[in-house]
Amino acid sequence: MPHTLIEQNPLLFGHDERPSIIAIEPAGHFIRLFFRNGERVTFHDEPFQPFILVNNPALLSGCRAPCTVRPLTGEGFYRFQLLFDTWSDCLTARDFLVTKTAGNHPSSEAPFLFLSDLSHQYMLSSGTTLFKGMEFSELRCLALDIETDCAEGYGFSNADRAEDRIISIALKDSHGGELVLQGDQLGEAELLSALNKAIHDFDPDVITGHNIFRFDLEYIGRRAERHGIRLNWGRNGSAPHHTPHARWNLAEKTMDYPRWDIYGRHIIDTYFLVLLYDTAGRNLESHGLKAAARHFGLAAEDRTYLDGEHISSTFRQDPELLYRYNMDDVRETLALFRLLGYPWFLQSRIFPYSFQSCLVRGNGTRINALFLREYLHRGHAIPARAATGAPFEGGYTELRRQGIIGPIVHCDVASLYPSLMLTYRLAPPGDTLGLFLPMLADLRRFRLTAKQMASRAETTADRHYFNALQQLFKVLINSFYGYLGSTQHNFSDQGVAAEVTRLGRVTIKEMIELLQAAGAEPIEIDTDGIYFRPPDRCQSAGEVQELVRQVSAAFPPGIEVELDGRYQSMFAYKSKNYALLGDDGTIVIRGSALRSRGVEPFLREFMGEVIERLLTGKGTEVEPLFDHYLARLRSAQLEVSWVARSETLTESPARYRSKLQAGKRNHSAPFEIALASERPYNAGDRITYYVSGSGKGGTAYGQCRPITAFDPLHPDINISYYRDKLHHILKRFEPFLPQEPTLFDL
DNA sequence: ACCTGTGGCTGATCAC
DNA sequence: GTGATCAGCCAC
Repeated sequence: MPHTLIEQNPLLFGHDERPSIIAIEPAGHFIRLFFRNGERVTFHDEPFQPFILVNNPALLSGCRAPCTVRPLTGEGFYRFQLLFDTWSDCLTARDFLVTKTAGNHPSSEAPFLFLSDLSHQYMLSSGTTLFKGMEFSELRCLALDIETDCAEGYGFSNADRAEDRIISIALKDSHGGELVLQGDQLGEAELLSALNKAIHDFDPDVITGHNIFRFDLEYIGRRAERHGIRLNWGRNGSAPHHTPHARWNLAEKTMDYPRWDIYGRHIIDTYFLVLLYDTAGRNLESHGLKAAARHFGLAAEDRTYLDGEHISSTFRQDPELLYRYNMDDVRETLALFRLLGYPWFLQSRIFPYSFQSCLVRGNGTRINALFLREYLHRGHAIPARAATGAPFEGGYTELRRQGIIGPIVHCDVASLYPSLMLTYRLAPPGDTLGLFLPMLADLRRFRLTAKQMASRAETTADRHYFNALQQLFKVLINSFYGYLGSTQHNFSDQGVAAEVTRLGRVTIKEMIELLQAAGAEPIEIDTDGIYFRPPDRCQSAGEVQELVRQVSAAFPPGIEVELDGRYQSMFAYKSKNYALLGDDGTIVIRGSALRSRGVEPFLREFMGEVIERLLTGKGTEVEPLFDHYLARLRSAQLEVSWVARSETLTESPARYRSKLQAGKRNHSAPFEIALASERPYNAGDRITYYVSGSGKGGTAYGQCRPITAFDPLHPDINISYYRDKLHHILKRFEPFLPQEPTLFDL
C-alpha cells in the first residue's frame, strides 16, 4: 500500500504509528487518548511528564516544583529537558522561570522554552499524531447552524438584546443524521437542552459551522448563560472552554476570534477553511457560506435570497421556510467541510497538533514542530532562535517593456528555492542532525509519488486522496524556504536564506541572458519565471519547447527550466502587474494594480473591460466605454454596491485608535466606521463603505458611510468623488490607447 | 499569545 | 503641488 509506504517515514509522521486516535486530552496526571473503532469510541490513559527546555538546569534552583533533568546531547542552546510529574508543577516552574529571568536576556535567547499546549507536548514527546490509518469518511462530523430572529452579521453578536433569541438549530451529521430543533414547538431553554442531548447522541469527533466561532457558539453561549443552562458537550461531560480573545494570523492579517475547545472533540470553522483556501492564490467572490458553496458547486437549490428584517419576519411566519433555509445551510456547511477540511485531516497525521490547532498554526510553526519532535526523540539539544533581524534581499524583478506585446511564452524554474537548497546543499547550520535536506528531499519524492498515484488511480476516492496529498506536499516544500528566512524558529537562518535568494537571482539573470542570446525578448521577469517574446524563427509549439529545453540544459541537474504557457498577447503594465490573452481567448489578469478585491466594483469592471479591449486590439472602443461608465455613475439607478469599497480590518479598532492618537498611523475610512458603529468590530472583520457628500474638499475618512446606512430614498453618493476615480483609472491606461493626432502631428 | 520570506503598486494622508 | 510614509493587497 503506497499510503503506508509514505506514512512510515518517522521524520514526517512521528515515531508512534498507533492508528485511529481521534483526540488527545489531559486527564488528571494522565493523558487520555480517544480511539475510533467504527461506531464506537474508546479511550486509554497514559502517564506523561510535561517538560520545559532550558539552557541551564540551575535556573530552576529555588523552585518548589520537583523535576527530573534529562540532559540532551550536542551543542544546541537548549541542552536540558526538565520533566515534571504534573501539568501544574510544569506551570509553577514556568512562572518561576518567567519571574527569575525577566528582562535579563535578549529575546532571541530566552533561557527556557515552554510550550503552552499540553496535548501538543505529549504529541511532540510520544510521536503520536491523530487519524493515522483512518479514512476521512470514518470521522464523525456534525455541522451546526443556528437561526435567530435578528439579522446575522459577521463578528457581530447582539445576543444580549432581550428580544433576540435562537429560533432554530439545524444539525447534520456525516453519517446521514439530520435534525432541526425549532423554537416554535420549544421554548429557547428547551431548545438548548435539546441541543445538549443531540450533541451527545450524535457524539461527533468534529463540530463544524460557517463562522461558528464568531457567531453560532458565542450566541449559544450567551443564551445558555441567560437561561442558566450548562453546555455539557465534552466527552467527559464538561462545558466548552472559552478563550474570548484568541488570535489567528493569516498572511498579513490578524484575526481576533473567541476560541472554544470541547473536551475530546474538534471545532472546525468552515469560514477559516475558506479563508485558508483563498489565501493560497485562488480568488473567491466572497467568503460567505453561500458564495463559497456556489464557487465549489455545493450550493443547495437556487433560491431568491431575502435579506435583513425581511428574513426574520418571513421566518417567524413560516416555520417550514425556516426549516428549509436552516437545513440548506448545514448541508452546504458539511459539504464545504468535507472538501476543504480534507487537506487538514491529512496534515493532522503529520504534525503534532490537534485537528483544530493544526489549522490555526502557521506553516513555519508546524515545520518547526517536526524538527523539535525528531530532536527530542533522539535526545538532541535544540538551538535557540538565530534572529539577526537584519533584512535580506529577495527575488529579482524587472519589467523590460510596457505595452501590448505578442506572442508571449512563459517559462520558469520548477520549484526554484527548494531546488537550489537541494542542489547546492543549503541548510541551516544549527541543524546538526542534518534533517533539513533529507526532509525536503523526502517531501519532494513523496510529492512525485503521490502525483503518479493520482494519475494512475482507479477510483475517484484514490485520485482525490493522492491529489490532496501531492498539493499538501507542495505547500510544505515551498514553506521550507520561508521557514529558513523567518526569525522566530529554532532552525531558521537568514544568512542561508539570503544565499538561497542570491543563487535565485543569479539563475534568473542567466536565463535572461540565454533567452536574449537566442533572439528572444524578455518582457517581464519575476523571481523564477520569465515572460518573453520568442524569436521569429521559433513560433511553433515544438520550436518553443526546444528553445526552453536548451535554456534548461545550461543549468546543473536539479535546476529544471520548464515551458509553462503560450499566449496570443500580453499587456505588460508594471512589475508584477500584467494581463495575458490565452490561445483560447481567456484572459488572466495579475497584480494588485489591475485586480484587487479592495477596489470598487465599478472600477474593477471598467479595468477588466479596458484590458480586454487592449489585448484584442480594440483600443478605440475605450473612450466610448468611459463615457458609458460615466453615464452609469450619473444615472438615477446607480447602485451603491457598485461604488462601495470593501476593506478588512487588520487590527482591532481600539489599537487603531491608540496608534492614531500616538501619531503612528493615518486616518482610515473603514476604521472610522468601525469606531462610530454601535456594533463591536474585531480584527479580521470586513467593512463595506461608500463616500457621501458632494464637496471636493473633504477626506474619504470624513465622508465615508457604511453601505448599510445608505438610503435609496435619499441618495447621497459623492458622484464627483467617483467620477474623479474613474477618470484617474482612464489616465493610467491612456499611454496604451491608440494615439489621437496631436497638434504636433498636424 | 501569536508569528514563513521579499518585492512592488496604489491610494490616502500629511508635513513641507 | 510634492514627496514621504503608511496600509492594503498582490506576485512569487
